Amino acid sequence: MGAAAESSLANVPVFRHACGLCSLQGWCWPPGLQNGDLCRVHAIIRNIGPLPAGTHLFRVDDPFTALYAVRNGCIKSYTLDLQGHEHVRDFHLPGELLGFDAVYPERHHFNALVLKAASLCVIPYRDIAGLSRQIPGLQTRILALMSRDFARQQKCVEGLDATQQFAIFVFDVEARLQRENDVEYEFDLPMSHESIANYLRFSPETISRVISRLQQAGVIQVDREHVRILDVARLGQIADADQKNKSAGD
Amino acid sequence: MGAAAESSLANVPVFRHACGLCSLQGWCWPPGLQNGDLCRVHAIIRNIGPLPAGTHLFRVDDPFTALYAVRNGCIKSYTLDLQGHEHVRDFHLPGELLGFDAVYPERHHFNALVLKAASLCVIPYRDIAGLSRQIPGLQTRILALMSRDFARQQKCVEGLDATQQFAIFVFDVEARLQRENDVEYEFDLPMSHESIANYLRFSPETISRVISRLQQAGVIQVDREHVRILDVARLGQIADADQKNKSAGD
DNA sequence: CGTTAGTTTGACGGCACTCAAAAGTTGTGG
DNA sequence: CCACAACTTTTGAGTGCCGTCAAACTAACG
Repeated sequence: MGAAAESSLANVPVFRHACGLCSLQGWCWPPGLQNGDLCRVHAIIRNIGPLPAGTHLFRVDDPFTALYAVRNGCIKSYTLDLQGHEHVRDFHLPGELLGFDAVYPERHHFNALVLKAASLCVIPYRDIAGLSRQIPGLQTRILALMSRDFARQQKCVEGLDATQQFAIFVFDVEARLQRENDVEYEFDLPMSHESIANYLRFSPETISRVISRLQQAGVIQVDREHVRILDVARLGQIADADQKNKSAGD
Repeated sequence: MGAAAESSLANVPVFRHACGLCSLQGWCWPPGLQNGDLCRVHAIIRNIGPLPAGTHLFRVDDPFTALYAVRNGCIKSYTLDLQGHEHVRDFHLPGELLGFDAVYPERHHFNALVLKAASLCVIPYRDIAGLSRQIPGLQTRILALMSRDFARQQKCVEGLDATQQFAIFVFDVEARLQRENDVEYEFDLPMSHESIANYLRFSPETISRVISRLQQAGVIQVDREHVRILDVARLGQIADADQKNKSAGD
């Protein structure tokens, strides 16, 4: 993942608009691959975008054809229940993959909507699956990515109160956006309060109240979508609340 | 246990204590495989048990070595949070697999405890991964199983009230236990109320209240672990209630 | 027969939801 | 540039579900 690795790859024409020059190179597909193999991987990857906000990448029950890697922007994956309520499954930020859920039974289980104009790499599934039978290590890598995606969804935050969940959410997004933000603890939330509410399973009003309270307490500062964490330590305490209550406090 | 398909396989010695005689044959590993390939799969599978209730199959951070298929009994996968509260991730019933979460980074993310004496097939991961590079279709099958396991965890029931979630849970377990129960809508819950509570993220008291209410209403009948669904239609209404459907009309 | 663990039932309180309305923001057209 | 509409966010009041605490009860085990 050093400059040396990238410059050596830059010589290969096919990389120009693919992973070789992509900021995600080494993240999506690790440097463990041989140069020739990397070429073969890149050869099947298509580049699309920027897609404007409001575009649907795919919808529920669409046939599964590819995995997507977000280069920039933000994608929201969600479903609608029978009452029409939106359930946000995840937000996909630059450097992240989506689509693994649909490997079986080859249909998408959720909708993918562009929240913020996004460019993506499209990785045709049949092609990459075929390649993985030929390139040692690629199969393991795919399984690993899938398993990691799996594990992300497992994160247990249910049962915690709204303030705590929001604090965890803010830290999570902040960390995931660090790749494209120079100032630490300061970033733009690419999604609306309503989407956050649907993600954390609270009402928009509750999210609003939480933000108000944290702002009054001087923990964070919010101006429209722009967020600044003023008191990192305090927000950290709130996010980790359950741990300290038992062991340290009493 | 006796069936035509099984007797034909019984001629092959290697199947004696492996998938060939297993009631799950064709479920874990589909019949799409050639006989020779099936032999190779069976050759790497070990059979253990019965393990008594209270045995840990593995614990958090144990190195990942194998997938497990439940032949009979019941396994509970769970984690303990920092306050020592148990979070049940899933119950694994006969015919189901566990272990996929640990593919990356090759450590188990949860504990697996035997709730009801269980026999299992142990599928060493390195071996099956190696085989999948040689046997066409096996890799796809593994990905499909993993993705399906993935999708199971995605089931959105959060936000629904305790009664509705419990109704859904009862139907789910009933359907999954049908393989080993002759009487429809009548089965033994292999887990305690406390475990159910930790799975559905409610308190044991709430589960108890829900059961009492459903019993008084004549919807189900519970005697210790034995459950009988008396009014399937009514319980179905409760499970599918699109929220506002209270006891209306009848 | 006594102990222990799991279950049931009641009382009380808190957090988040709903309903409702006001305030702020964005986009469009005059 | 302003005015208006449509939308999002904020704030308030009231309600309900579930968690906690506590005690009575039941089954299992020695």
